Amino acid sequence: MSQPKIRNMEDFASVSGISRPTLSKYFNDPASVRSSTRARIETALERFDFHPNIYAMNQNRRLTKNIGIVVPNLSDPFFAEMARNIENWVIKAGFRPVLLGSHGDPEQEIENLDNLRLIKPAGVLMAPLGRMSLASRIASFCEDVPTVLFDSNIDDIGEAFVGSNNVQSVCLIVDYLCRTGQPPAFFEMKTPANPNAFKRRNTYVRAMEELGHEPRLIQVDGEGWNLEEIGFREGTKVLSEGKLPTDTILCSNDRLAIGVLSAAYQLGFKVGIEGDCDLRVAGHDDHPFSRYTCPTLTTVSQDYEVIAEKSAKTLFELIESEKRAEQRTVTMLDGKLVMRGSA
Amino acid sequence: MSQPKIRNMEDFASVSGISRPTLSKYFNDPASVRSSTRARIETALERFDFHPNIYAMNQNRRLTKNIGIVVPNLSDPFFAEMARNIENWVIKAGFRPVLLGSHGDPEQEIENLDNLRLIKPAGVLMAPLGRMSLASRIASFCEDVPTVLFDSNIDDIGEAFVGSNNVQSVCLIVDYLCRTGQPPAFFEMKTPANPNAFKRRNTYVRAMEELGHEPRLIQVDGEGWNLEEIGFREGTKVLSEGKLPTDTILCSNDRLAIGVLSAAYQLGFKVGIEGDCDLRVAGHDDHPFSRYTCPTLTTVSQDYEVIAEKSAKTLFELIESEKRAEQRTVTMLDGKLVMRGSA
DNA sequence: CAAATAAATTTACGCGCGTAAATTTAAAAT
DNA sequence: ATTTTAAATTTACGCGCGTAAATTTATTTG
Repeated sequence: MSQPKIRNMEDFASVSGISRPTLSKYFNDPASVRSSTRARIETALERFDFHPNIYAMNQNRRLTKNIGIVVPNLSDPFFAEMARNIENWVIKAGFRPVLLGSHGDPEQEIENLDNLRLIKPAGVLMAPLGRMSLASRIASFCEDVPTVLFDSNIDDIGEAFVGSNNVQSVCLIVDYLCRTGQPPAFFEMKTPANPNAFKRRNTYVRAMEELGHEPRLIQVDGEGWNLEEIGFREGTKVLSEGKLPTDTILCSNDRLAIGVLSAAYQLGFKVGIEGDCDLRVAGHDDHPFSRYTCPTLTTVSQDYEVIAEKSAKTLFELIESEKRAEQRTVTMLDGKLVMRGSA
Repeated sequence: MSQPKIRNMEDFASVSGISRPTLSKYFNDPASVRSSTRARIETALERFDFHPNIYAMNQNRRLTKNIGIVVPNLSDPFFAEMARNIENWVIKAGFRPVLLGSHGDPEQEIENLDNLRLIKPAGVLMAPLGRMSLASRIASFCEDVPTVLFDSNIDDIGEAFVGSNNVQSVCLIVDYLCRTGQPPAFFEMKTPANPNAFKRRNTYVRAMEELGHEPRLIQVDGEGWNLEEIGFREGTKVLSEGKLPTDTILCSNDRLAIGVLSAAYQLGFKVGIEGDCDLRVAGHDDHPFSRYTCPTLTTVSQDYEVIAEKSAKTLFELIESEKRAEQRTVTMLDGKLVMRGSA
């Protein structure tokens, strides 16, 4: 009997002796009420443990403290990790993260944005699918909601972009591989689903030409996001055919490389940099698992902690300024060479 | 001018010439209106592309078509995959999946349930954190919302449980390992964060005793969910100390095994089943990455496709029956031995 | 202490939709 | 064509909260 059921803010208003509008102000921003009132509210809060209904809040406030996070694919550990990092920054800044994955599907990506609209987010952090994205629809979303893109850029969309500098990072690893052994062939999917792929390919070609080597593209079949499987299956083909023009393979991303490494292992290739090795394999991204492959995977890091932090903070500044960016900023973070065992 | 902005169902009612209550019925269940009316609505829908605000729907309907999916950790590929599978079943059944990860945090787990309450889900599919879970609070949630647990069981909580039969699966692999080589030591965390760990340990001990072998537990330090790192670090210690009482290690789960395999590789152990190998490593779960380790990881499959399907369908039946299960059903799916290269 | 200022309360309406009851209209059955 | 039945419309209120305007109360200032 001491604890009547508190069903809504009205109920809480009666038991706490504070008027509902004041409570509403408090929940929106505790600092906006007099400290004596705040104390009374917080005392009552301890006794009754009331939480306002966030969806009812969302419905009525012009602007909420929600921040949408949209990634292409939550089953990809890279994006899962990225999302986790961003969520932490969002929480730390006093906002409320709402995480949505697009399952690699452009329609789902738009649906995610449509759903986000309904909760009137203060802003959105989005890693778009890339080329597959329905750019014009994303653009129209960005007109209404401050949006920062990360990981994969789409020209002129969003207030800002934060990602890694693929040109720099691919040059870095191509250069490293050329310096320390045979120039690499580039292993990628013919029709890649993941973003950044074209940029990496083009950069590879240019880098090789500048270094005076002939670029060699290994473009394999395969659809979708099961990249390890594709890397393994097609890697097995390529390696067992034995007509590789070089002993060094640079993969478009770590997930493909993980598959290729597995294929190489099973075919008895000794992968690594020591004298008795017959194959080098490198990746790109510093995927969470790349430090546990056998051998450990040499790669270029996308510093996702920094990308997460930078993109989140860019968005926060935008939100606090309460106006749109007068100019779209593009931040390209340099990748760092992660020298491990495989190349 | 041909397209007035449709802001809500009221607007759509005017342009479509259908009354709002009828529209409301239609959106709840298209089959509940006369087919001629349905046709008129759908024609208008094509012209105006209106979607009702799901959050406003949620707020007012006693019961929605939302189904909550709660997993301990979205960054774990195992749960990410599991969630993806379940989401597909949920969509196929005409419901709307709402996916939430608990970041390994019991408080977050409860918060997720609290948030789910607000959208009045028709049901919830939940993989609890396990021992860390605040069981009584989960129980009280389950009293209000039909909930099916999966992956990790908590006694008497939820309408049903679907998971793998750890007793069967651990016996299976212990038996296999004993038959084909030296009896295994069991590699696990002293204070494991992930569910099922204790059950697996106990089963290992019992299985070994029944086979007449002495159980040997390797209980390593480490906190949290970075299991590969822990497996690698502690595996390195264990292997380099060289006082392993057997040449066979059974890991409590694949993620630890992936770390151990990496450690073994770097220390120059030859892992596998052939004559010249000096170590066998086995895991448990058939983690998405376990087929790409070097060597590929011998493990016991948790058939997550089946767990996903079975738990989803159990929930759907429960929802359609419109009553609570008179008896809690526990479905334990047998694991299958996945013989690969490592043991 | 009164006057000036700041904060809280009261009152009232809105958000986008669900839903119930009474009524009208349309379809099906006789 | 008339009756029966089913479905749509009208009307009205509710969900949990935001928010604005007018008013009252509390605090600060002089």
